[in-house]
Amino acid sequence: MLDFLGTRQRTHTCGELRAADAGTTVTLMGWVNRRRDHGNLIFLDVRDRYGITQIVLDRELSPEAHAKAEQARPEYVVAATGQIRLRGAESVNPKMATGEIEIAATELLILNDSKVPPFSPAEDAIQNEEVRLRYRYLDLRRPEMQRNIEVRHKVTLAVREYLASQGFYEIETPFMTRSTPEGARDYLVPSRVHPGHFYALPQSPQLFKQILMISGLDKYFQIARCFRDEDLRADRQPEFTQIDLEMTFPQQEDIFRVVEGFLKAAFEVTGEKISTPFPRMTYDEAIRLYGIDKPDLRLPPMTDVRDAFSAEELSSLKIEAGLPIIAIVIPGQVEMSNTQRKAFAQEIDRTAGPDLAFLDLRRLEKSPQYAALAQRIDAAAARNCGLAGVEPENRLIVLSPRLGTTAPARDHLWLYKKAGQLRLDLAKRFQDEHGAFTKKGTAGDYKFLWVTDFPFFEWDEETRTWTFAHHPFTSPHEDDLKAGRMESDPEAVRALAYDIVLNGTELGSGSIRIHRQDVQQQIFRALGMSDEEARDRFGFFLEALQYGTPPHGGIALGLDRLVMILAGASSLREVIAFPKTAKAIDLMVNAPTPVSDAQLKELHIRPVLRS
RNA sequence: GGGGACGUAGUUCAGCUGGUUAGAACGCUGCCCUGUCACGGCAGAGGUCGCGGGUUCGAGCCCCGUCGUCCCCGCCA
Repeated sequence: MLDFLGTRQRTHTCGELRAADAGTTVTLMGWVNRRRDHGNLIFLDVRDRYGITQIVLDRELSPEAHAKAEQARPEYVVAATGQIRLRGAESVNPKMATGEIEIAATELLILNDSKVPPFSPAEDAIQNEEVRLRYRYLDLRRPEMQRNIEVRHKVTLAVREYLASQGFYEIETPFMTRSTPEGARDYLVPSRVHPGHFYALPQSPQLFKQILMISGLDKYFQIARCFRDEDLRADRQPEFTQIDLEMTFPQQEDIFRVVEGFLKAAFEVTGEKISTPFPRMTYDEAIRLYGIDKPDLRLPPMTDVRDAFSAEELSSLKIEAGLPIIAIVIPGQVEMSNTQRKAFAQEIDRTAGPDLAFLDLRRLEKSPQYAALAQRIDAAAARNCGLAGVEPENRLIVLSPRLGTTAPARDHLWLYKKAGQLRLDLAKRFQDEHGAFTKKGTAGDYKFLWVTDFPFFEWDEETRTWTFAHHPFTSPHEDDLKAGRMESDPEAVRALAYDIVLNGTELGSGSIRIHRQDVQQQIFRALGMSDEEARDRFGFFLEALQYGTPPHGGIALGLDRLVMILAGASSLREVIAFPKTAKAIDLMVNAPTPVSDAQLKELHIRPVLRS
């Protein structure tokens, strides 16, 4: 038999009462976290968003309330009224924030009952994500998830407040729009009124925010939902949220300052410290030192130790001369056993192919012929890493190009990227040993980095053409334009594009945009796009460019990824209230679904199902 | 599109070389218990071994297919 609430009101939350409140009569409401039945004495832990408070039901104090508690079960919703009582010295629970007190209930109402839940919100997360997602409301009751949602809320709020204080307007842009050229697949929305026509959900508000700059709104931001119909990963959802901003007349550094400002605010509000400004690094440096365009600075860079080798050593070790020999430093006690070293050498063969070899430094050290070389490698690596000296506990992994190596590996970029991948694999495998990924509660936990000067063009092997590396509204370096490199040397053209990287995760990406119609046309032509084609795809935007477009630029940061890192989570699903599975399915509402023929007919759609 | 891991009670898992009636813990139900806080004690219920097919005297276990969840590559800022 359920009770009616009547006019009762919650006086306090389940997380706020302390010893100083003893003696007050209060009413708490919440979910039964656990029940401990001692017969004539029953303890109920009642939970809400704010915490857990112990309610005591004593048959002597109130037989009615005690009888109610006998019926109560986990996840029942109850209202308890009674006096706050100090617990005896032996029964204080130091593990609970409210552990010094308890409520001696004189009234207990069961406001609602609950089926036996498939898993208990009182316990840690269960393994089975399918069940967690299907019963998301139960999963979200878990304190850990409530904390993640809280972090997300606080970060969003801090970003809003900071950007507003800097003069940014929050402006909404349409969800139902036309395809913008971000390069991903669109989610489409059929039009009922226009048979055969479709809206597209925005992959980002890119062109709208540029038009807002053309509109003279000067500084724009939005916590914007974006949609991309691509395959998912732990850090990729089909709909995700970006902190999107754009400003008029900026230098690159102006944008960096704004981002550093709101990130500092966002981290502060969640109790974390970071130091600004963030270091900057060009794309070329990042590739050379880390073999990737999103370096994780928590571990030392790779170093080229080829100078440590003599010509004789190169030839006797069957190493191709004139190519980088890359040393990867893994700090800490990460000595590999013989078995591990062999397995690792095999792994390199498998992942990098026959062009890269694993140079076993331990074996070199022991061989009379190469002991001196091993020491020189150590020294060179230490020097290049800026380490004080050769630290015996730092293990070096040395990768060398094999003699007679094939064409792709002669490209330094290829070598750097392979080595960078191995560096990350090793970092992950030995994370317990080096401990660099463990949070220490200092500003060093969060290694931010600006990566600048991305190449403007990217070679597309498939189509054998140059394609844009960012998006086609990114401005090239003015110097490269002046020097006429667009035509003469496309590979050397740098984009005024930049990424912000946090602990090896790409957090965001932005650029200074093209504001001149003639430059924009030049870019389209360089990409092999006819004027007609350009007008067809971006006509409205090209037209807008002709009406006094100011220089402008901006950036977009992945809010979900940011919160994921702040929450220490390993998947976006932990920081999104209602996420989708790897197959883009919502297991709670069961979406997507087929729709009725009538609905399809109205939308002028006939599905073509593959058999 | 490709590769990998997993799928046994509500949950987490065990299940030998293919062999009788598929087990444990937690949870759940009933009874007992006035100081617990992962309460405790006694008793009990609970299984389409993801699904379909095959091999076999016999399949949770082997084979083929399929579905689902997760991770990675491709793809995607």
